[in-house]
Amino acid sequence: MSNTKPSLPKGTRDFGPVEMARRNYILETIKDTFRLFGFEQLETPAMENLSTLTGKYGDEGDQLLFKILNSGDYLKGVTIEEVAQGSSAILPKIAEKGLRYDLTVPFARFVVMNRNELVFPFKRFQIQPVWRADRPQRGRYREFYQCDADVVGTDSLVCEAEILLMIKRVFGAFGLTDYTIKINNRKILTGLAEFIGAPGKEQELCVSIDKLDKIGWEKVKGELLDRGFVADAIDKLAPIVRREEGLNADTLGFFREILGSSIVGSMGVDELSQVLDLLEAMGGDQSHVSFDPMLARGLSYYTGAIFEVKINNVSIGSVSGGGRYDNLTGVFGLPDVSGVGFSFGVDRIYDVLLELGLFGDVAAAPVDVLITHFGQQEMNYGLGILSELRALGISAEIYPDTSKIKKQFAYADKKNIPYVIVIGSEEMNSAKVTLKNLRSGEQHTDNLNKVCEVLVQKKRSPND
RNA sequence: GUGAUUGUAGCUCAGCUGGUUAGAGCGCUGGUUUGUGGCACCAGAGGUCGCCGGUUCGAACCCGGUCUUUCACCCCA
Repeated sequence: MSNTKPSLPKGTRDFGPVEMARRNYILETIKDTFRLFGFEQLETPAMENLSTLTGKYGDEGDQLLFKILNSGDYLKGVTIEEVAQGSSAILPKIAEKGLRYDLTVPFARFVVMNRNELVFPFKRFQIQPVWRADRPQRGRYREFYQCDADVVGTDSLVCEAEILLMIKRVFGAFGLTDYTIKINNRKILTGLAEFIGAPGKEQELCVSIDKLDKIGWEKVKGELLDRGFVADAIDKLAPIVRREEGLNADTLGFFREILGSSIVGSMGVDELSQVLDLLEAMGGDQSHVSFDPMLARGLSYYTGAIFEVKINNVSIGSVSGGGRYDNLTGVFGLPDVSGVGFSFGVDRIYDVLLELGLFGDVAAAPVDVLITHFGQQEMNYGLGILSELRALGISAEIYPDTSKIKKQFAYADKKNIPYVIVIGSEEMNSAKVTLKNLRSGEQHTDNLNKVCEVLVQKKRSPND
């Protein structure tokens, strides 16, 4: 028998019972909100055909795809000459499948394959792991969960407003109060490029501006120069960048003015102000929502609204983000499907809630009550009680071995079980059971019905 | 992919310029208590010092490789 030390592949992790309870709490809260807003859940396979995945994420993305070796004799049909040409020559022959890299491409594939069955606008959410052969760092893994929601097949700005409402509902449910939903519109950035006299260069502008938070204005300036922006353009940009954050309405007014001559830019300002109006019409207010004209986000395919959520005073980057895009499914031959989507960063939300101590009692007690006993006969007696408790909806377990009562109590204590029932000969003879509250140390001996009542009552209002 | 960094008991970490049998706290097991957990006290178990190779009379310590961890860049969730 070999005795190798067990280990995990690089960049992967286990989720133990406590972590799972907390993750489920996060995911249930999010799912609950998605469903409330009419989104339906979708799952797609962990693996896709490599042809579906390659070419969708750029050259670097292709490098980061996990490829799956073909089953069977995967070298069959590979010649010595091909091997000599290097790995890229034989790759398509030995690997036809790969692990999904994100949820968007599989979703696009799904929409195209089911275009005739789906009812548009289609609102779907999807929560599944994705894999990237990246070099892991803290908060960056090779296997991690994405949690996406998208609406495809409509241009309505109601979708944008609903996304804001969902974000507010979810973060409110977590007890987060100090966070900011930054919102901008890609068209405003396009208009901005026109305004500074560099039309059509918004792509480069965005990539640099996106780093403003991280590296500061001076370095961004240098990068813009490197990217071929002239000094005059940068001078025009400077006052806009340095503009103090103000009320959304004021910032909008400012941009409406300077982008007045740009058709696209004005469109962006209009869209954004409509989204904010819709938000209020739908019963939300603009608290936590902040128009940030410098928000760019790296992804190049956004065409309308873009958002990003940051928890303030926590050393963790954005916890949610998204935006509107055109032509989600174009690469699969179905043009003109536009949509808007966003995603919650589950791992980061986990870290934030942990850091702020907002998990509370989540995962505190796996069961309500443990039945302890002094021997085989008492244990058998306890089995009947066990099923009665469960029938009442009280989660219960019985200590499955006959061992010292002390050990059984220690087990309950370690698992944070709030109550134990003790069954000994005294209880059996008098047809009663003893219930002990391990938190307070109180204990009473009573008939089973009475004890059940106490437990049911406790379950209904845990804080009494 | 580039440049750094980490690895010693289940966990967090000590371990002097290379020198006998590698330590602590927490945790674990047992006891003080054969009808009661947490607290206290007592005792005990547990380590091929990440792995492979090299230098040396001698390596946890020095050198090379490898894996792993963390960090910056790139990119991203």
